[in-house]
Amino acid sequence: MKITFKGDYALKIMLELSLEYGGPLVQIKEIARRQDIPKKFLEQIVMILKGAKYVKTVRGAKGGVALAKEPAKITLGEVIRLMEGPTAPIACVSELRGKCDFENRCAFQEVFGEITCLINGVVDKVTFADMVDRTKALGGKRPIDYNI
Amino acid sequence: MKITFKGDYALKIMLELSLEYGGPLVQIKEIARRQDIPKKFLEQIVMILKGAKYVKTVRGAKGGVALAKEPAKITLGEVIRLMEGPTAPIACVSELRGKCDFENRCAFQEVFGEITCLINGVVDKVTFADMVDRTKALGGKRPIDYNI
DNA sequence: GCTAAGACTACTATAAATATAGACTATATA
DNA sequence: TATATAGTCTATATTTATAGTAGTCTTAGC
Repeated sequence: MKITFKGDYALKIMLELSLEYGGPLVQIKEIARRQDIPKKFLEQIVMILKGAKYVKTVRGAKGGVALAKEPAKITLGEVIRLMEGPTAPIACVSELRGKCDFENRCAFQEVFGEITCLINGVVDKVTFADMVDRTKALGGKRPIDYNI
Repeated sequence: MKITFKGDYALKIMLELSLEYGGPLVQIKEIARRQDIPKKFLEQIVMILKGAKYVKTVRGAKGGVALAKEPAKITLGEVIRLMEGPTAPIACVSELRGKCDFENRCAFQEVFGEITCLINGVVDKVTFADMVDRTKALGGKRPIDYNI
């Protein structure tokens, strides 16, 4: 039930870029420095985010990375699934999205199906715009401060 | 956010034993056969469950395994945490049990804290007695039928 | 043409998950 | 009391996923 560094880093990148949305490009090495992420590893994660159209990049001198769409149009769930796979604790209830009925399923599927729906209810609702608001509401302290 | 085979197998063992609670001992090899679990791996998991006082064992001929307490007194959460560690997706909100306030925490801690509380709300409430009821309600079909 | 920055591919190290092996100990019962 | 049975314990092996590195290539600005 854990988020790995890959997902962890991706979420941090996305929040950093959301906080800077509308501003100039941000360089990968700058994010790496701020969030203490190995630069080369970070590059790979940015590639994945780019492949999924969440960020756009500009090469060459003065290049960098920026969000490819509004923070309000990107949910945590999208990024988590991109990096970590399905949110369900067990594979057989992974397809549950929105409609949460568990007819003809075993007891474990019922329980883990319910958990999956609860998890999705949060991650599919919270956008990076929400994350920006929450971060700003903290008034500068602990902007991105968690560990997996 | 996945349950591993270790937790998966442990849950299956516990439900098997809950279904047989009050009856005779069940042999490890019998559970292994029924649930298609490598016998030697299963033994190790039974040892962990025994160490945590969830099952008791009898050695020698006619030996076997049984629950050490009522199914109603064992929750899914206890077994999951024993085998998989904390239910929280990120470590820094793992201590959240019951009291779910997120003051002075970063945006990610708020969201993952909320998810942790939702997960715990389910796994700490559902007991193996509930699982037995649900399983019996299925009327024999798909008694334990899920995959991770 | 030089430098800065991302793009791409490959590789490696480590850790965790998933077993497997074999000798040992306790128990029932013939 | 010999034997077969079934859990105990410790060690080892295998596989897979995670996390990180290296190096070369391409693009853009000056």
